[in-house]
Amino acid sequence: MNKREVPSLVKDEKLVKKRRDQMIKGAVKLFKEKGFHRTTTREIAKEAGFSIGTLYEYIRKKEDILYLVCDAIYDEVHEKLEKAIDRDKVTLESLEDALVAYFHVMDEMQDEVMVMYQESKSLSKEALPYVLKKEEEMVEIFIEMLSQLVQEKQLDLDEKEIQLISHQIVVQGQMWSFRRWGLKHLYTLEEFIEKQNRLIFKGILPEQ
Amino acid sequence: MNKREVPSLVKDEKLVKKRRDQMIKGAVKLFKEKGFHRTTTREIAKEAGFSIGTLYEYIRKKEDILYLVCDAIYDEVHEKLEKAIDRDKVTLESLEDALVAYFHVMDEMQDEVMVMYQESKSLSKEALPYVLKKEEEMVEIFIEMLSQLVQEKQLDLDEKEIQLISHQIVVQGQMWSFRRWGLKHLYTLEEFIEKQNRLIFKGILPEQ
Amino acid sequence: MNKREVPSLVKDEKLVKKRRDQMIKGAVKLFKEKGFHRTTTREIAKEAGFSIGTLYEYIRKKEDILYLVCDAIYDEVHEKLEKAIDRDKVTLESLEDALVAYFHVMDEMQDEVMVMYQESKSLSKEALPYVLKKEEEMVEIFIEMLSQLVQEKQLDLDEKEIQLISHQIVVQGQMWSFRRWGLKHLYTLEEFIEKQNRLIFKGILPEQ
Amino acid sequence: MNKREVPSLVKDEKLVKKRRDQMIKGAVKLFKEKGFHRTTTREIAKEAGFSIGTLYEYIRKKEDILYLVCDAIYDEVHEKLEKAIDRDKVTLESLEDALVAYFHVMDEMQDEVMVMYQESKSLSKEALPYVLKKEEEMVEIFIEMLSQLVQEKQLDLDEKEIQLISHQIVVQGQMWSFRRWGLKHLYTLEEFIEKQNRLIFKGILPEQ
DNA sequence: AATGAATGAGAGTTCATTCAT
DNA sequence: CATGAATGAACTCTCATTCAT
Repeated sequence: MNKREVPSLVKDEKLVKKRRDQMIKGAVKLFKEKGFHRTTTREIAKEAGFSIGTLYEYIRKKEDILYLVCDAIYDEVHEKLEKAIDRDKVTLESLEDALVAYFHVMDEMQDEVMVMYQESKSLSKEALPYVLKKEEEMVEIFIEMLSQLVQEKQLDLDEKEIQLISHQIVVQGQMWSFRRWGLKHLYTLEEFIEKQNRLIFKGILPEQ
Repeated sequence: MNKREVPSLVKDEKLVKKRRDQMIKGAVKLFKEKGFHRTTTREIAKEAGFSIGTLYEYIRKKEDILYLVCDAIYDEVHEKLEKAIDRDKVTLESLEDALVAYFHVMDEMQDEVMVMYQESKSLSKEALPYVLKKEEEMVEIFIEMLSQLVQEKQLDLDEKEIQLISHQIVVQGQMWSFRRWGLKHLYTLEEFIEKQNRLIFKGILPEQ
Repeated sequence: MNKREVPSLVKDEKLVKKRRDQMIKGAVKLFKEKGFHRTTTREIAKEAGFSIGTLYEYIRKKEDILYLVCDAIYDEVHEKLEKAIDRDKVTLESLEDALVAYFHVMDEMQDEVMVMYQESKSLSKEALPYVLKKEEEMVEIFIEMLSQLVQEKQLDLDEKEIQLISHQIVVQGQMWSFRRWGLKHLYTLEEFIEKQNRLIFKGILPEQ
Repeated sequence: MNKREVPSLVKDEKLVKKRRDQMIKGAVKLFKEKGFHRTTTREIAKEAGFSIGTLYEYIRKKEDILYLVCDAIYDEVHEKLEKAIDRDKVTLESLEDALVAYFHVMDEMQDEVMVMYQESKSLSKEALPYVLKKEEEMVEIFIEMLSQLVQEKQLDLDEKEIQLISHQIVVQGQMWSFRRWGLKHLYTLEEFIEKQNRLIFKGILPEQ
């Protein structure tokens, strides 16, 4: 369930990866501008640098592109996040590092994040769960960190609180993406991060 | 800028309102199920109980329907919220009441909220600002309340903090809509509200 | 099972009949010339005298046109045949009349018959049985006549013989359509009929 | 006119024959299942065991495959028939043998026969005559046999009758192929042959 | 001689919008 | 005011054919 293979007529896996990367890049750009439904497969092919025929050598249906895009975005977010944090030794400081890293990633990938949020519901009943799964894994990262901190008595939260807060963290990162119009003129990214972190820690640290 | 008139060929304003209400009701139902793009104007007309020809007596383009829908949703949320709170005499208690009211509205209108979030970017460059304006007004409600509380020295927050927190409140309400899959099995609405309120107050109350 | 309704978006049944007749007429002409697969829906619409959009108001899929064509052809053959014969009072003479009528119909509708024979296998699994049923009904007409004659002791054939001969009659009529290249330069229709009838009667009359 | 060369880029004739045989075998199988138009060149190549590129080394256009298939089928029918009969010494008995052989061949090659009948009209104006010629040759076999028998006064038929009956024989063999649905549940092949032969002989033998 | 990735014309189908009734 | 038949631009997807390797 962790991956859903999108079949390709082309056998050479290297090439498949290359072409799909071109495709995804072009698609993200177009989806950002006009959304999934307003973007035509021909435009995607053109933006990717090949013909419509070639496009369909690498996917079966237009929806596959959306799936690949969502998949790629999450993978990238995931990867960047994992790189930034050390899951083995969790401290309050490393939690803060993780938050900083997460907010930075969300800033860098603003457009991609918006695309996913606005278009994922266009995925079919079959593909959607795979994308939601990815999203869940993101929440999971924070759940794990918080759980460890609780175990080590650095925080005092029950299971349900951990989950709620983790969701909240993830959502607050997304907020930076889809509320730029309301936030960007007030805060720089750095200020926003600092403020958010302070609020989050206020929420979780035991009141003394 | 507060309203954008959608022109109608029909002059009788009462009738226009009636037909548009039918239309909006049908459209929301369909948009919930299949999204804006997958819903056809024919389907909307049918669901509304009149013919496609009649539909086009009351709007110019399909997008007008989306605008009317978004407009109606915000109006309803707004109205319910205003009804629940007393903006004249703000206390920490009435802030809490407002939060409770807000979360309840977001719960009742889950589907509508999702529709707006996922489809509003399908609005044209001209219509979008009007919808964003509505959204801003929602944030405004909380900004005002918080500002008053600050003025009355019940809270100690600067202007930017007020805005950030107001955005956060609004987003957290929306979170209940578009994260049901992750939250509903953990919390009842009441528990969720209680938890959220505690966290919000923790965030804003001065540490003693 | 006797009819398979092809759904139409247009409600007015008279209009549906009229438009479909135009459509069928155009389609038969084109199918004759280039076959079902080589004929485009656009060509059919044009030949029928309306736009591609209108075409699709009266059918759901291209295949529906083929079904309507096959259906119409059989109906016409059937009708002409029923008109020519009196099923109540069967004599050897009226059997001969029926044969003459049948061969005439097959001559008049040569092209249509060819279309059906060469294209019916393009029908879907669902539609094909309905067309085969029609064909069977044609065979049935002769089975009934022969059966009556046997009952009245005018002929001496068992059940299986009756069926085989009926099939043979039907096939021989079709032969005139799809073997014109080999037969037309030898026989006029009248000669062909006369010869065929003589052969058929030789085959079924008891040897004296 | 007896053969129409389909040009090949490959010079080695042995190889050409081998590859085309593979191709024909695969194509017949696929055409049986889904018809000429629904079968793609890719599928044919795959079924034949080589790549699409290789396929086009041995033909110029998809239609060539259909021509080769029709050609091959007739060749096979022809060959089997010639093997079964002795054209030099024709008697009423050997005519019967020929009929038996012919019906057997038609039974063995049912699917192939259907393919030819339903797809040959997809051949181009240039290729069709070559295929019809083959068909004519089949009729010719019976014309020759009957003519000899007439010459030897074993039968009394004029030229036109001979031709009609020959056509009829050929058609009746085909009938066994494309009317299985109506005949197979009534007759075994052996019964069918016996019945048909009796009818044919009744038709041609002088009434005593 | 064999491969298979690339191509793009062209097919079927949909659907927002119009307009005569 | 209401209707719904008519329109055709535009979309997704297919597949015969080519050609560099």
